[in-house]
Amino acid sequence: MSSLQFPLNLPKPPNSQKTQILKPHVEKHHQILYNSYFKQISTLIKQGKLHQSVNLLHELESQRFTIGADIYGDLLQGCVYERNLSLGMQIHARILKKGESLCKNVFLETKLVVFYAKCDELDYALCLFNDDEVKNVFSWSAIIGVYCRLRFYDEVLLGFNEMVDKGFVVDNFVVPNVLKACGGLLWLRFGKGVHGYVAKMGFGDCVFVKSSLVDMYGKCGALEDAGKVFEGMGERNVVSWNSLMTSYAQNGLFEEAIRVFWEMRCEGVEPSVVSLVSFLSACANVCAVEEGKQGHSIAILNGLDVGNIVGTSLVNLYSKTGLVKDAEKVFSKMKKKDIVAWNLMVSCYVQNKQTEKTLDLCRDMLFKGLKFDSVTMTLIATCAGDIQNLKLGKETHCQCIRNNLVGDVTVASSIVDMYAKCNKIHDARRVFSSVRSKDLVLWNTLLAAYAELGSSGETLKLFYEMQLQGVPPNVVSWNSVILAFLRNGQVKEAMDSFSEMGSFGIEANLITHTSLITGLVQNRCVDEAISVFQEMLEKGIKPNSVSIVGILSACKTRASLQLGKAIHGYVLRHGMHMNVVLATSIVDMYAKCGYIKQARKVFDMILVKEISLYNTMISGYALHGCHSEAFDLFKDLQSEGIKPDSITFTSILSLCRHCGLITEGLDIFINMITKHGVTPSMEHYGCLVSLLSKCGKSEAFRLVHSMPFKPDSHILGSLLAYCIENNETDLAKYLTDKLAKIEPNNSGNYVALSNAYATNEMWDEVSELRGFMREQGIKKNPGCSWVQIGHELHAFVANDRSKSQSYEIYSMLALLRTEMQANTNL
DNA sequence: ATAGGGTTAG
Repeated sequence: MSSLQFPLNLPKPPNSQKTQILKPHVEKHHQILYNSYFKQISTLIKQGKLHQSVNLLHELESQRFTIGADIYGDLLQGCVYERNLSLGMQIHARILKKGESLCKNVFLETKLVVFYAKCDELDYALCLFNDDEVKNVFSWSAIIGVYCRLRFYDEVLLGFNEMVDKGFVVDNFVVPNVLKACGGLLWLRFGKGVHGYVAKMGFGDCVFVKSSLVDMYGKCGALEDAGKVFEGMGERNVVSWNSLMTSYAQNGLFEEAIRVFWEMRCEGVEPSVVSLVSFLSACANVCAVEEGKQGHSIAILNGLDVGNIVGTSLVNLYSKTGLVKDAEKVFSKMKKKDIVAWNLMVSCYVQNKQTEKTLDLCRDMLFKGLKFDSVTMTLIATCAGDIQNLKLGKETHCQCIRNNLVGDVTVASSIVDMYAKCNKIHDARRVFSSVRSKDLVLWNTLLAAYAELGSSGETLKLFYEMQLQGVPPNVVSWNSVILAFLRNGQVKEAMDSFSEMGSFGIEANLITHTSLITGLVQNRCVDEAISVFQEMLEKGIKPNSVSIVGILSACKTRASLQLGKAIHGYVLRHGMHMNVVLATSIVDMYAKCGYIKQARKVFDMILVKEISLYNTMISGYALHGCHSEAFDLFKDLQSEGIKPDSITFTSILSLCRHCGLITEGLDIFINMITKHGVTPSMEHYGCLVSLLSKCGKSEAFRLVHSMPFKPDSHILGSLLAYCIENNETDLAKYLTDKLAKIEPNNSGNYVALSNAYATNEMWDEVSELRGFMREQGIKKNPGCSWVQIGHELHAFVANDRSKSQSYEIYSMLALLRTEMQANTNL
């Protein structure tokens, strides 16, 4: 509900000549008394004692004095100092009551314009100002000031033009407002014009004007000009430094901003709240923890750390750098917390995926009587998406509808994203369509949602649609297109888009390269992934842990120890933060590339180990058939108090399979269910089936019948191996047909059959099958099947070292290697 | 004259 707008009906003064007289006509013996009252009122107002001066006014009035414009003027000035609107309006009313002589007084009218303008009462101010005779330097300045505060920047510039046209001098108090308007509108040319005016009028030495110029150039992105003005300043104050710092920060040059703060300290300029806030924000944006912490200390030294805004900035800093505990500490110490502070703390929990605390804090907000604003709603929607809590998401959506917040594109984006993350793409689309003014991020949100699903057609359609709607795609949009292709197996199209984006003036960034690398590896295009990685390094883009993990997975697919070592070296040389994911993939790389000892070395160096790291190391041992080491590790992790999970058992069981440890395998399987409460998965059954088959136990079939899953190709493959081993030819044929029916296009079938042959040393059949695969053009995933056959052969050799001496195996491995290379260099 | 929070891509 919007409130009714009443028209402004200020009483019209009588139509007569304007006056300039300040003092009323008073008889001589009263003159002295009046003057002494005037003096007292004047002094009191300058001391900020407005109410006492009003009392004097009452005294004067009770003595039937006529009050002149001089006293009313001073009182109004007092109201300006205090921004006391109601008192000023009462004085205005009194002036109107006094009739013609005062209400047509230009001095008072000007004062009233200034008064209303300073109180941000634009309409009242304009009522008086619209009279041409009231327009002077003072009233113009006040009007431009209020336009500026209310962000009517067009009006500010129009006013500036009119002032100059009419020959009024725009002084160094008004120029900063004009420059702020130029900055707000990003009108660089106009701003340069004002710069010229400044030079002509000789305001060049005014710190206010020059600081405003720095700010204006910074807001318009003209950093060189900003720097030049700053360099040319004879006198600088904190604001000048702050303006330069924010210029850099607002244009994304956070390191530069940090440097400016440092120079400012070197010059001995004491930072203000604004300096600290800007500096801390820059630190937060580049995760400069050390610098930020120093900023915190400086804030404490200057006693600025408990203020709402500095506190908020500190919470932001610790939130962005993942130091949740520090953020909490600052937050709890803050005396006054506004909605921004609360939202930031919530945001901290959202960013660091602490769901419980997120929702608790939101409840706390309501308990403290705060109302959620659009930012809070955005955060809750994001949280709901993260944990795929559709119920919470829907409630948030409803709450936004009730509070009329869905028109906010940022809120809308988060809701679209929430529905997408909850696998409700149609709801996401519906919300998207309902937003009238879609911005780039909103488009990108839906693009990303379709890309995630691999719906490349829908993504492309949207990609063209946004351009038709006049929203040019940016890197993020292109990245989604590339991702959509990769998720859909359209490697060529992805690569084409990658090379095409440059001609649209869009530069591929870290994310582009990373998603390409990861996607190419997933599509088995390992060599392409490696060259994209090299291209990225040549372009000077610093890989992060995600891209390193991607390229490491290329190394292990290609079993390229050499490249893997190089990447490990890169990580160490560049002092990259060893997070668990990165460490795990290095361990995995060494294990998969056959360097199990090095894998263990890296493993031992990680101080805080998680279950995933143990799993990786155990599966590495499994791959190499090192059962005693694997079992030891399995014991170690339990004595560390870490609970083995489903994947741990998959690794251990696959180890048993490799090593043919039937008793141990069965024991572990039973323990897993009874002692550890892990529900057996298809993989677990698969390992056991394979183990039993391998050892020639027909119980494998019984196990397959009793398991609560339909057997997949791997399990059928294991049974097939058993059949081939035990000359159960009919059953083998049956299984092969079944395999072909389940997944006719899956090269894994052939791999399984090939494995079966390999297990039985049926090398002729292996090569025959290889020929068949080549004929059938199973080239969609070049290299994949060969790599797997190769691995299985490796395992075969590893199981029985005497066979590794056989010339037959050796030559086959060599052949496979050349074929692998031939296939993947396509 | 200068300053703090939310949404999208791996």
